[in-house]
Amino acid sequence: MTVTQQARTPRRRAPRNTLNPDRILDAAVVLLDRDGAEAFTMRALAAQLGVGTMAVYSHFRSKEEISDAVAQRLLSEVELPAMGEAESTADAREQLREVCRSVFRLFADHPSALQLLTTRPMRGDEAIAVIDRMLGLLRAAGLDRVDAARAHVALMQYTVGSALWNVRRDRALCEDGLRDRVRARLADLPADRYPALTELVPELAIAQDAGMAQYELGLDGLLTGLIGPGPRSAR
Amino acid sequence: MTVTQQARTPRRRAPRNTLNPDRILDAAVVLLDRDGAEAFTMRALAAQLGVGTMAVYSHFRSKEEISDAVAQRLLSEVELPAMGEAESTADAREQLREVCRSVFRLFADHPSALQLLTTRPMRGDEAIAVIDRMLGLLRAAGLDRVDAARAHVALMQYTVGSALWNVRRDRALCEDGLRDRVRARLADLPADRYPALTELVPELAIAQDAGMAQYELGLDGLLTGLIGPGPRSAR
DNA sequence: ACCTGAACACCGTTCAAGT
DNA sequence: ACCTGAACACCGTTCAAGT
Repeated sequence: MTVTQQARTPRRRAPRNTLNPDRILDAAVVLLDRDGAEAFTMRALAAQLGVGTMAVYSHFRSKEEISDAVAQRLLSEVELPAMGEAESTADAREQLREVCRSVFRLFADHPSALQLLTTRPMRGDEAIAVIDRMLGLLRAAGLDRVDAARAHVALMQYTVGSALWNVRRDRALCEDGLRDRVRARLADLPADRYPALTELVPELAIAQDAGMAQYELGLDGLLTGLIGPGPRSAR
Repeated sequence: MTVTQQARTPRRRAPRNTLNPDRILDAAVVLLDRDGAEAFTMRALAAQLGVGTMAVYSHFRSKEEISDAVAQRLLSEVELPAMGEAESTADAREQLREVCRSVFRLFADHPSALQLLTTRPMRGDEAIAVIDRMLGLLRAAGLDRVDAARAHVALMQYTVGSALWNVRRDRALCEDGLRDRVRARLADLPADRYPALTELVPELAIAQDAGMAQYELGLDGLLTGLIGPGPRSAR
């Protein structure tokens, strides 16, 4: 777990105003996407920016405040589909799919964002726009107020869960030979004790690796259950 | 974030064999459930056990190894419903609901377990039994091999996401006055920009707080979408 | 105002030493 | 074999000091 010390070329004093909140957040996102959440350190962030560790504290009060700001910025990048009013349930359903896919994609593109967004509650105005859009579409799909609110929460829960599952799996695959060890263990399972599992090992592996395709399968299922079958429900 | 130092009453040397893996895991679960994942520290664990910090290392190679063992133990506590063969799709659906609810309940009872289980992949034999049971039920419900595997992944993703959502909300509620601040912000939203959201603020609050009931709503939706409507689909 | 290094209270873990 | 304290390389953050 311990990392070898960087060669500490003695840095000259940074000129004034090299730093500002935006530059800091840019660097934070780079660091998170490239090296992961556990490498997101005040010291690493400052090094990335070419300043002393404490310089960052002139612009943010704490690491937590930076994390919140990063989450906020990433949420603002969720693309809401350009739209006219949804004119039918089918329209609404399709646009709903699009918004959910955007949120899922955000997590796929910025895996470390997930940790920020799941650890801390979604504050911030950016999340608001996404939520409003989803609720409007659920209403347009014909749900009453109570059902729309419930459906929205269910969709977000499923989306977060799917994203988390994928991120976890991607990270696990980086570990040395874990994939092979898991495969070996699954191949060794006693078929009489675990008949269903042993029969479905290859299908499970495929489903685990299917990423967005797997997400959409569950999403379609959930939408069907919540707002009724879509126009092409014969799959 | 810094914690005031404990009064360090000088501890007398612990007799040999006071420690064993089981006692260590018991203490770890207590610590996690009571004080949360961020308070789960090798030093705190040792203190809880009344031994020096390094004593634990005679039984586990690292903190990571302890975390894995805790996750394993908690998964072994998931109650699988006693069952005969599922004799109809309706039977299978009902038993499936029961298994999913057990997994969800595990997370509700041991919120910090979620972090362990979502950070590291589910290794260990205990998870295997749960997975096998779910797959068997999905097959009994009439799904083919590919669809059963996909449905299982979707159900687990939704379950993990819902549990995470609830844990996050519970933790957020502990923060000082956060609830009121969020409520105030939602009340202040411009109704012309966010028409759907402003209209549904109370319904959303209810759905967020509904816990297991909200989980079941999405679960029913998902099951309906994945394996078809249940016997009492007229809700 | 903004950037700096030293210092403090934490953390997981290595190591040599006690029993 | 099992438990111990000192020590090391980290971490976030406080503080007084530079410019």
